[in-house]
Amino acid sequence: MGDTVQMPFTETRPVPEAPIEPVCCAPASREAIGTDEAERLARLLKAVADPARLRLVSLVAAHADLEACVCDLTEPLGLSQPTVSHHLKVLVDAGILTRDKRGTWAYYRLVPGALGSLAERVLGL
Amino acid sequence: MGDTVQMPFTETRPVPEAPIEPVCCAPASREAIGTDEAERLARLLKAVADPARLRLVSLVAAHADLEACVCDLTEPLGLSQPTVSHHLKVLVDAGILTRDKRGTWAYYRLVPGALGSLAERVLGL
DNA sequence: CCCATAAATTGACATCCATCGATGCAATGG
DNA sequence: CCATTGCATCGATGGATGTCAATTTATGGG
Repeated sequence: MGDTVQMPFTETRPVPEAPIEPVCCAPASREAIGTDEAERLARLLKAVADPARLRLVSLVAAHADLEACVCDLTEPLGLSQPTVSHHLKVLVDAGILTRDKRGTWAYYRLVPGALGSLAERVLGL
Repeated sequence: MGDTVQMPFTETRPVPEAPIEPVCCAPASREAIGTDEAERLARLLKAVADPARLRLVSLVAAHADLEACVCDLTEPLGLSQPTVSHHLKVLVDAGILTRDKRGTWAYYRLVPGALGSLAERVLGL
């Protein structure tokens, strides 16, 4: 601990705007997003970062009255009914779809602003 | 095989616009996205659907000259250097970041239109 | 030359996740 | 009251994924 050794090396890297900085890290000019915000956003993105779920969202949005039941979605997706129900649950839990059970059927519907700009621009809905 | 049994049940569901439909599935009014398009989009979304990678993108965008090396990102992320390098590789492979090695350091930079509306609107960059 | 530093790669590990078959449960019609 | 249909849940399973320690590779300085 009582070493009198000077800093062994510590190369200086050419910092573009602030040439006084002794070490690597130049300071950020703006604020980056926090960990909690990142986790919240990641949860939403994970919900749609799947081919089956993207197609589900698109299929529901493309359907006649903007709603669809599981039996409407199983065949065009080419997946088993339990798998489709699983994906729908993920989307509902993420706040992207709503579930409305009427009689024997369960109708799924898009939550209007849930996907933000994603739906209108990226997905072209 | 030679059964003469009639259709056993086949309940009719109230279809909102087309009351003639005999079975469940009402036709889609618009086209849904295809499987290949869904997979392509899902790959891009998977790349950012992670808290660490979201913060990496945000940190790079918030940095002084809009570029940053690994040593700039390891500490604020609180992850090991190999893990940060791994996430950066995922982002580069997805076409979201570019890697430019100058000397000992590797500088990462945002690809302008890669995230589409995601960057400007959802991430607030 | 050898060493120090930056970063990528490797290997291992734990966890998550997409998928399916089987089962359970609710509602509806006969 | 039973059979059928739509849908959710359970259990299992194979594959992807996030993380780290250890190692390797590249670069530059003494």
